[in-house]
Amino acid sequence: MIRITKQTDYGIVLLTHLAAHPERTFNAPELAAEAGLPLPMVSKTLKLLTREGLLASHRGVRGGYGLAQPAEEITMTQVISALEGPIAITECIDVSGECSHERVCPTRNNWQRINHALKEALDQISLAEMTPPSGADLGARLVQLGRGTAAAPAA
Amino acid sequence: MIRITKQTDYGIVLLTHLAAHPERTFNAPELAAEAGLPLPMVSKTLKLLTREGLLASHRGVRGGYGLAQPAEEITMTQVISALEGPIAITECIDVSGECSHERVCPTRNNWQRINHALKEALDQISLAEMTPPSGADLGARLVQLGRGTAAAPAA
DNA sequence: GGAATTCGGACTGTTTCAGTCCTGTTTAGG
DNA sequence: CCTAAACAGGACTGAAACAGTCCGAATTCC
Repeated sequence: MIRITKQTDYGIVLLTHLAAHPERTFNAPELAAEAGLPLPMVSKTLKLLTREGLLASHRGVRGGYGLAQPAEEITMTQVISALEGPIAITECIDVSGECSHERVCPTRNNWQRINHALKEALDQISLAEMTPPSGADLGARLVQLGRGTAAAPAA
Repeated sequence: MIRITKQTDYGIVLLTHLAAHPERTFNAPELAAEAGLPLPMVSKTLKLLTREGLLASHRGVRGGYGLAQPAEEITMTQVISALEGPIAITECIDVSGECSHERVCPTRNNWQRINHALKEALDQISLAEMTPPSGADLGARLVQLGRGTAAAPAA
């Protein structure tokens, strides 16, 4: 399993929540409560997303967070690379021209192919597409994802 | 960075090495020496690949390892899933029908899209394509990959 | 029967990740 | 101007996963 970190997962949940209510902003405690996530983690994640330019923050008494752009214009590539770093499965890729074996290394070119395909796929999905119609509660979904539990009470 | 484990990387190096010399077999110490990797890790990785059916092992005095199929018929999907588990970036995918929010969860469908694209890409690359023309020394490449070092002695 | 080799699993140190907490800075409002 | 609410940045800790090691048993060739 090639897995993303939990913080990335949190980030996606938070972003979709914000995308579902574009008319208003949320502060960290509100988001934590509504998504059912630990506040410190939410706070941390929001800060990161802000630094990466995906969220606009407003300080002070009535401060909070909102999307920096319309959800339709935010791609999953942006989201994942903000939270996880550059989209690449291997490391021998991003630094171009470093690998002196390049000529005899078809491996490298093929990794690029793989990474490219992944990036393509992520590019074509916007945050808006990941967002439920509103109304629907996202917090519950998170439980499903919890580290391979799959312990759905199969009542 | 969505990264694969080091063992997976080792595995790919070992497999390409075997693919480059289809006429013979190698035992663990030989492979470790020629790839410049720690023997216990090589041994561990070879065992795993054998259990997963990618390698054929032969015990006893003149034992060793060889590819279980021609390199052209081994896809990167097989390799990665043998070493890393099922090809999927998220967990809410592989267990089908578990997620009760499926109807209101476009997120799920889009993750499937992403995972599928990745699998597609891996399916279309065979081990043979990843393998240098032979002769070329693969061991050196590994050093390049070492945990983001990129410390190529640019002399 | 002995030596070489794979097989299976237990074990340990290190790194990364998840989560917490604290201190400072900014802003609204009285 | 002063206070309270909120974000910003970073240090810190415990837990989990990973990388790597080692040993005893089973198998096979000579």
